[in-house]
Amino acid sequence: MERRTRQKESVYRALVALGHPSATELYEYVHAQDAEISRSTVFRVLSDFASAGRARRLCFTGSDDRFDATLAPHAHLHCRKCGRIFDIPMPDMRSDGGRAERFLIEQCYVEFRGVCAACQGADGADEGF
Amino acid sequence: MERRTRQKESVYRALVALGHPSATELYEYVHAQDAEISRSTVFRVLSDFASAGRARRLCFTGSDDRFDATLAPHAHLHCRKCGRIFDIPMPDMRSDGGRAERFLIEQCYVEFRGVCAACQGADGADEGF
DNA sequence: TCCTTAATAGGATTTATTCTTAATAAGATG
DNA sequence: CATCTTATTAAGAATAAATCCTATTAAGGA
Repeated sequence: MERRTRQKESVYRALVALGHPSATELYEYVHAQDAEISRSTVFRVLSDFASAGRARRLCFTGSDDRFDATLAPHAHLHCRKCGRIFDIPMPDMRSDGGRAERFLIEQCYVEFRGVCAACQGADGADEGF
Repeated sequence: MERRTRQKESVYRALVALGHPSATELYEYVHAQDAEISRSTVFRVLSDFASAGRARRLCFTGSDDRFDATLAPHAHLHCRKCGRIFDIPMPDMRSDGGRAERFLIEQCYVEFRGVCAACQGADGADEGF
């Protein structure tokens, strides 16, 4: 059975508060409030959230992995100067491609995740993501 | 002045031949043919290619950074079981979303890269990407 | 309250990537 | 062609994100 712990709740609250933190950023934020929490716990809990579908693990070029508690479909604007990440809800993205944020788009990176033709037929266990 | 070296040419040829290799995969491939090439050279040359716009650095969840010599706009299908990566040219992507590859899409990850509103006005040097 | 075991703390470990430095070689110049 | 400058490389040390290990703690059912 999954247990509800102080650490998990701190991590989840921090994730919502911070937006798209890396594990290390989130650790420092949480650790400032609760010096007892350990680094490995933060990494493990974030991975567990991602596996359980309670958060998404993001992978941006040139930065550590980041985590996002927003599950609704949306895209990201990633500034190559300051590194900040902005959300665009899908409807807005479709209509104006981020122009509302006055973001200068230089590259568009699209990744579909799923299961390829060969693996759909495979018998192996579905190890999740 | 940029010099044309045996190492750079080996790395570029391997990049085209392998598709979307990680730096380590590419190193092993190149090293099998030329035992003199060093790991740090492969990492540096790939980064230089990415900076110069001769290749793109890809960042997939759950794998090392990968490199792609295909500069034409295209998206990627990333299988979470076998980890393989398939290209979809943009026109095909628009019309059938990868259905031609019989790929089961579970998630769509979109990242726009560029410069945010605040950084567009900044005086700081443009450090590239 | 007791008991089972999921979860954690803390630190060691792993591993992709970057950094450092002496040596090498591309290619410009005389 | 020989020489010289310096971009580039080889080799391995250094860095840091992320994982792994294990004794200990505590959630929550009985």
